[in-house]
Amino acid sequence: MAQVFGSAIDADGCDVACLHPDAIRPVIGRSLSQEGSTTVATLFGVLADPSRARILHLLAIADDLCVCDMALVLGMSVSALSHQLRFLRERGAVTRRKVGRMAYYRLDDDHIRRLILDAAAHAAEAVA
Amino acid sequence: MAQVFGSAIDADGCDVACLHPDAIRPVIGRSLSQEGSTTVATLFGVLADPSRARILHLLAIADDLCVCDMALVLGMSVSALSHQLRFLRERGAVTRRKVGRMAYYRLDDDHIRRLILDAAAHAAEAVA
DNA sequence: CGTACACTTGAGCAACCACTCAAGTGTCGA
DNA sequence: TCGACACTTGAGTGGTTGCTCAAGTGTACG
Repeated sequence: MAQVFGSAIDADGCDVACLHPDAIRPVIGRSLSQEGSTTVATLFGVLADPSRARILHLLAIADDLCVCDMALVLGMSVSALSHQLRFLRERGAVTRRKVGRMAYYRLDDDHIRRLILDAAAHAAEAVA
Repeated sequence: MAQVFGSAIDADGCDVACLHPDAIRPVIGRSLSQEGSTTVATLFGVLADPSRARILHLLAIADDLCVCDMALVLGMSVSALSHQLRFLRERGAVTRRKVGRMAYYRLDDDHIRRLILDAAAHAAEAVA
């Protein structure tokens, strides 16, 4: 198993000069590793852009749309949309189904579906 | 209430030429607005950086730490940490308590606490 | 065939981001 | 009061990102 938790400091003790040894002893070795934090940041990075948030939300409430219709509903250019869909596809958030010259995209990650729907509901409440 | 849901297209119908009127009719007016998407993106943007993910995760498992100890545990420079903590404080993710010349930071957003702990557990599982 | 169409892709660009470095602020102890 | 210390901040910088524009790919249809 890869090292997801654990810091540069050895878990056995804190021999480096620090201000509050008692405060940090319990968390030494339990903090997110560089690797784990990159995984986490990549996941949230998918949702950390207004255009992508709108795309993913749209796919969460309509489960199969072609690029052209998405561009129409979202009011963005087909090119910009295609770039973002490529980004999302590379990260496994959406899948593509090609039919003739059309491409249908589908949200293919339940974790992301839950996150975006939850956040959208939260946002709708916040501004109420 | 501000407009969080709703697109540029009128909810009453789709009089613009589109490929699959039946596919998009159900979602017209239900898609995330520009405003809502910015709110959502800002929330996830807080977590969409490896350093911030590590900071927030650390504060999630140890609820009160000074900058110096955080820098030590995370292995990052005090300056870089301070910049990120400012960023997090401006967005309401963390709060600061000053005692003498020290500053203690605390994670102050249950939504974010849940997201980071959940994602970290998820990441730890994924690489197992 | 050849044109139209749905989509993709590469180049280029302005904006943003996370860091380092150096300087600054306020507090504590001698 | 002086220096050390904990932290903050501003400037500057290399890297990333999200877009536009133009060109390219592959399919459909006459």
